[in-house]
Amino acid sequence: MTSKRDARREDLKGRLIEAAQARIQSTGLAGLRARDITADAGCALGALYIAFADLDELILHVNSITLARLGAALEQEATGAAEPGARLKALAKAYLGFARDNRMAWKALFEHRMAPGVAVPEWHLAEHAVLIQHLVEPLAQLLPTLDSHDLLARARTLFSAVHGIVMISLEDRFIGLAPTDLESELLGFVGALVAGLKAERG
Amino acid sequence: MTSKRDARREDLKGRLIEAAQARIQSTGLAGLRARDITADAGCALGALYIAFADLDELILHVNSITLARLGAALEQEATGAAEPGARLKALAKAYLGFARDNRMAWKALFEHRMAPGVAVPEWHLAEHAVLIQHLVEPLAQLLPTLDSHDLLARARTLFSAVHGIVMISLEDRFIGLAPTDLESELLGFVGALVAGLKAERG
DNA sequence: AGAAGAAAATGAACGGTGTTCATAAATTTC
DNA sequence: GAAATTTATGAACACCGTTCATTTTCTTCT
Repeated sequence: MTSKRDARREDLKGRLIEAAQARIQSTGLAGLRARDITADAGCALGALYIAFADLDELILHVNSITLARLGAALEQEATGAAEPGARLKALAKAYLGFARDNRMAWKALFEHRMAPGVAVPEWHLAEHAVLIQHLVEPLAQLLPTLDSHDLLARARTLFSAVHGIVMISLEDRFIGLAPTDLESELLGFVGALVAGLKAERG
Repeated sequence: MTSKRDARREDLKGRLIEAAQARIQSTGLAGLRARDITADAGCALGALYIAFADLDELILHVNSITLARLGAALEQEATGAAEPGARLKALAKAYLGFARDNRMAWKALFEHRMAPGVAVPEWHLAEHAVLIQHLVEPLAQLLPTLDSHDLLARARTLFSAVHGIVMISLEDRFIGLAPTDLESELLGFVGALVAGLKAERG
């Protein structure tokens, strides 16, 4: 059997992912260095390229784990309140909380770019799409006349809007504007949008 | 006088900015190379570092020009319709149009990061802030009871939301979800939010 | 106008990056 | 246990932004 070799390989992969995760958390995606990762994981520089095709593939695995954690955080909120507006607010609040508590890992999800001409793998796109799925059910309750195509479109739009609010608030770019309370601003936004959707629906 | 030297220096600066702008437009910010820029501008590699402190400063100047063009595009829409909801829709549409027509330059505005520990210069932050100012006036008409602090907060939130919708739609990350019509989706979003703000106001 | 000084232009060189590759070690197979 | 296959190693490679000694160009002063 080849179990010992497999075990060693999987073990190294895990150590590399963990080291990359820690480096991203402390210095951000832009500060990630192959030599730092391999030093932390306790292997030679070249070993990284036996375990993974390149740094991008390793980052994809880190992001995959981050998405799973984020998905779990949202899942917890999705099953709470029954009223769709309250559920959407809870999801937005959870998204903001995760971004705050895992800033660097969360930023890496959206900062990372593949090499030019290389597409993001299908399995990783699917992991991103799950985030949007969480919004479909409450939206369906709110807008019962919509078909699944339109629901998905609204869910993506709502996710993008919430994401944009969280992202720009957590950047340094628009500082000096208004040091407002992000959470109440975000929840007020979701509340107004839900009110608008209700009003238009009727 | 020293005018000839000044003229040459300003001329070189202009050529470098133009070359960087063209390279960003064709290959994106990530594909920007000091050697390509100086070759296009017709000067030696080291000349770039006499005209500018580093690549970041050059990119800031390119982004400054992009922000001016974007600001002009928004200005044109801001003076159109009198009804605040229609004006906000027109601004969102203009923002989407600019992002579509100037994808790489627009993306560079938000992808660019300074070196770790280096802050974005104040004058450039101010240029970004102007974008949000365009939303304040229509929002003030819509929500006459709010003070300027709250208005600025709402304007930033609305800008971030619209920005997020445009950004995620123009990325490759969430493809395969729903090939929806972005413009109608965006305008529907603004319409619903405006309706919600009106409903809550009364 | 011409010499002296200052500023700018040059491109080779430097330090750092991701990735590769010949070589050595370890593991599996027979 | 020997042969074959996979994995580990770290020096070397190509490329990057940036610097620097040197040369060229411009300005200033007599």
